[in-house]
Amino acid sequence: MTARPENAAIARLRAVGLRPTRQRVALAGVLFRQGDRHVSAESLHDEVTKAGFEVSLATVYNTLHQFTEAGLLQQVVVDAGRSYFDTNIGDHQHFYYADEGELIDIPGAAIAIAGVPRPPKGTEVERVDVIVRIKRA
Amino acid sequence: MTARPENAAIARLRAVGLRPTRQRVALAGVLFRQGDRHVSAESLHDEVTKAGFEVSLATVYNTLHQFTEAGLLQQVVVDAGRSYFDTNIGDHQHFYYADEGELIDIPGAAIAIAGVPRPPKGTEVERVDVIVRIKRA
DNA sequence: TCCATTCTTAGAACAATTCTAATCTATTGA
DNA sequence: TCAATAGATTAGAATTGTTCTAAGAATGGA
Repeated sequence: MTARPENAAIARLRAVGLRPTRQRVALAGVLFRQGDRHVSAESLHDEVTKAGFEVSLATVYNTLHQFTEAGLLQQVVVDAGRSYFDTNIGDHQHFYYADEGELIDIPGAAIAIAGVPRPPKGTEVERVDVIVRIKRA
Repeated sequence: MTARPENAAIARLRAVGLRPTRQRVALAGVLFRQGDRHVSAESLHDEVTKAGFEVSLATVYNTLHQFTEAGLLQQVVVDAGRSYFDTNIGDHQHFYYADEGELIDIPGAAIAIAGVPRPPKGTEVERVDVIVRIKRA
C-alpha cells in the first residue's frame, strides 16, 4: 500500500481539531505538499480548481482563516487590500517586492530586532512583523 | 494681523508644488495642526466635514495620495483592507493595537534592526517596516 | 481680465472579502 | 450500519474600501 498524500493532510487537520472534509483535505494537500508557500485566496482557489477539485471561493476564504486560527498558516499583511497566507509558521520575516507582488522569506535567524519598547499598559506584544520593501534597483 | 492657521498649510503646499486649493488647505489644516496623527481616508473625511468644510471622499483619497507622493505623509499598512496615513514622516515604527484599530508611534531611535540580508539581484531596499502587534494582556 | 490647466465632484464601477440561507456531509451513538 | 445532528459548503448577494469617469469649477499666469 503506497502512502497516499491525503493521509498527511488528514492527520494534520485532525491534529488541530478540524474535520477533514473533502475541501479541507484538498486545500491542505495543495498547500502543504511542497515547501514553504505564499498564497492569496484567489491564487489558491485557481490552483486547487486546476488540480481538479471543486471548492468555492467562499470556502477557500473560510478555510484559510480556519487554518490560520489553528496555527497551520500565518497571515502576512503587505498591501492594503490584499491578503497573503504563508505556510511557513516559524519565526521569520519577508522581503516584499511590490513591483511583482512577490513575497520572499527571510529566515528568522537573519534579522535581529533590538530595543522594542514596553507596550502600553494593559497590552502585550503578540508578534513583531518586519517587511523589507524592495524595488527594482 | 493675527497669524491665520491656513497660512502654514498654504506654505507647506506651495513648498512641495501643490496648488493650495480650498480643499487641500482644509485637509492640510486638519492634518497638520496638531502633533503626529494617524488617519484613514474615512476618518479624515469625517473630521474635515465636521469642521465645516465640504470635501468629497474622492478628494480625500486623491489628496492623501498626493500628500504621500509629495512626502508630507507616509502610508502605513497594518491591516488588509484598510489604509492609514501618518503625518510623522520621520524614521519610526509602530505598535498596532488591532483590538482598537489603533496605531501608536515608536520613535525611530528606539528599535534597531540588524542583519537584513542583501536583497535579491536587481533590487534594492526601499524601506523597512516594523509593526509590533499588541493585544490585550 | 481671460485662458489653459488642474482640481473637485457625485456617482458608478471595481476588487477583495464576508455574509446568508439553503443544502450537504462527517461524525456519533444506537 | 443507519439515522440524527452538528458542522461545513455553496452560490450568489451584500458589504467594504478604494478608484475611476466625465463634467463642471477654481487656480495661477499672461
